[in-house]
Amino acid sequence: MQNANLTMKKIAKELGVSVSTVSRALQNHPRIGSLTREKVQKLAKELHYQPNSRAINFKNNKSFNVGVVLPYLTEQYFSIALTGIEQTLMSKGYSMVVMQSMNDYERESAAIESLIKHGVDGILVSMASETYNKTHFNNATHKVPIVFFDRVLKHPRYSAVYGNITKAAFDAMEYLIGKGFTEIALMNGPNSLQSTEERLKGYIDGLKKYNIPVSASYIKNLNLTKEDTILKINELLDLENPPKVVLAFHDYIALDAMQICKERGLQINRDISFVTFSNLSFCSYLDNPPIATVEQFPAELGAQAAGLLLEAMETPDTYQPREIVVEPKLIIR
Amino acid sequence: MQNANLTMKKIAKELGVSVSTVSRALQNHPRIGSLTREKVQKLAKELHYQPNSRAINFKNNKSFNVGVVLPYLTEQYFSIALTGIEQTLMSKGYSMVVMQSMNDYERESAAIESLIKHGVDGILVSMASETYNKTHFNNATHKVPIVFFDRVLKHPRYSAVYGNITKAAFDAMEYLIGKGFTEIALMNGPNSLQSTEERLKGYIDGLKKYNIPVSASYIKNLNLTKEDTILKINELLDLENPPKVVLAFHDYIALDAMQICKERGLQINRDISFVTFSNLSFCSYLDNPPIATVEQFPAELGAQAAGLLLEAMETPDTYQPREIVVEPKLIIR
DNA sequence: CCGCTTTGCGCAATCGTTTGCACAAGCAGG
DNA sequence: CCTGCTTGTGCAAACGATTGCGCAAAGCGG
Repeated sequence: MQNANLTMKKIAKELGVSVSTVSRALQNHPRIGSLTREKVQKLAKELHYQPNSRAINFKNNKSFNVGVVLPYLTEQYFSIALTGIEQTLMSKGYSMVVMQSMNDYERESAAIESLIKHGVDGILVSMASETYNKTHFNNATHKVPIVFFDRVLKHPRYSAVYGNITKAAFDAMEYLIGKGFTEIALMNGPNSLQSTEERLKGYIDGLKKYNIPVSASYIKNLNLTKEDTILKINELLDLENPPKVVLAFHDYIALDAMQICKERGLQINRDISFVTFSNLSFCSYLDNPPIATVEQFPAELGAQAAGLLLEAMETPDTYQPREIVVEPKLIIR
Repeated sequence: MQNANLTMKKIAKELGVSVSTVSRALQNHPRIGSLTREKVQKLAKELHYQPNSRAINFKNNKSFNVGVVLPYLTEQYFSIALTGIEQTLMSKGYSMVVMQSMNDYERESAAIESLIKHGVDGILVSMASETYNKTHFNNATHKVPIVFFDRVLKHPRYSAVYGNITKAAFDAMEYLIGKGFTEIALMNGPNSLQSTEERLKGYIDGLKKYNIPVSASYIKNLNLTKEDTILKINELLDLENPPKVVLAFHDYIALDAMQICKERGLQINRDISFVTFSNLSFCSYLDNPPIATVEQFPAELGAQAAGLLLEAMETPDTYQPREIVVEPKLIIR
């Protein structure tokens, strides 16, 4: 701890000049004589002077920290998004403070409050699936700008970056129907997520286009717990006319569902197939992976959201909340 | 932004009292009259007063932020560790600022410098595999305490939390040899990681105990890139006497290696089997998973490291750097 | 009624840095 | 020689909250 509390004051005293002279000398202020400037910079370097960031944060009322609240770090989808966020923020000198909501409203709300207490300059949020109440966002947005990504809240007050899920679902349906499938089930997300509705729309649009009747028993909303996934896939398999393909909310759902199918003696990609949203890397290691998957480019979503937030933080007067839509891509295996 | 810059000064002016009275009233200081106290607290609540955290950080020279530097967020192993860290830190009111080193020395070094500039109170590090130079740690530790976890630097100056890899490797060997295997290869990590040496020791100890000769051609050090993994597994399979089991540095290595084995017509768990370190959740979805895996409890490692760091930050005068060893557990599938 | 303690509150310094302004010295032009 | 400009430096306020100290009023015992 050789220089734990080295301040300008000490440098000033050492050199017999004032603190303001030291400050200006270090900033190469033109009004400081070159002799003094050199002297100050030399000593500062020798003593490894580093400005006290907390004092500067205080003075500028800015911390160069951004909060990120997302459901689970352990879901690769979100850690990829974080990587995109980190990269964009880093290039502008910002860091990210990360918190997990675990899909829980209380935790999400507490996280946002805590971030504001910690003095972040802005917040990126991918909403918890159990968030039906939005007051915590409204309270927070009085203090710092908020930008949503992936699991967004669509509202003119907020910026949001998300994938075109309706189109992605529709594309997937066209592909499946084109391959001759008609018994297609949808294992969708919870109603609290915007994307659930959009996915349903794409699914129905696809069926309608090819005059395939929509069967309510093929459409399941899940709450993203493993238990519920097991319950719903069993319901589907118990139908008189079980589906031949399942369009799944994401890979994790599909994996658990596939497990049940196997336990019930079905062979994946012969008796039943899956199409998923999210394209996780480890699916490529499966012997029988989903036949297709929607790549949603989470890193891109994160990066774009971080870009909007940067704009909102750096030019708050001119910033207008807006939405960015990233086009997903159907990947066929 | 109704109350973006509401300070004690405004409350004081509004009520015709001094700022110090407001400050004390909000802290329930006994010397403030109950009438004044009520008045101040009521108004503060009405106006949604929140203390300016940057001012408090500055005054206390403390930010309640902790930096975490790790190789990849997208490796589930590390995101689980982060979850353990988050939980421990959260309970004491700290948040974590996360940065990825991508196993690169330059990035790691820059991350640590950036964290210090951002004013974190302490740093948790899981070292990059390409870090051979330690000067960035030495520089940083003059400013804030550093605690290593999982990929640690063993040195009396630093605290470290890590798994007993030697024993874990030895246990795995005993299990394999007990099952009748003798042709056991080791796909180890890079030399820069402490655990590589320890894993090798456990491997050799196991062979020696059962008088199985150590074959240098069965021992490979990897640099953790996919290309290198492919190269090394091919070298192993090309041997006159290819191994029947591979002890792999972690699941990601094993997955890539298994892929190559399959491409070469081998059937996993019949012609060749794998034992891995790290026990990632998705391996349970594989049709032919590794026959055993070493659970290293990354959340526990992270939590313990965070605990040490908390101690180092909160009682710096009495804190002595030390090491904590977490016992891994062999899980047999 | 005096001297003491208690109660209630404000003043001012402090943390480290930045910055508008003032001031003095030097110098050039008229 | 005076005016006005440039150059180099320091003073002091500011950011928001905390806190030691001081002061005045009130209360109380003798």
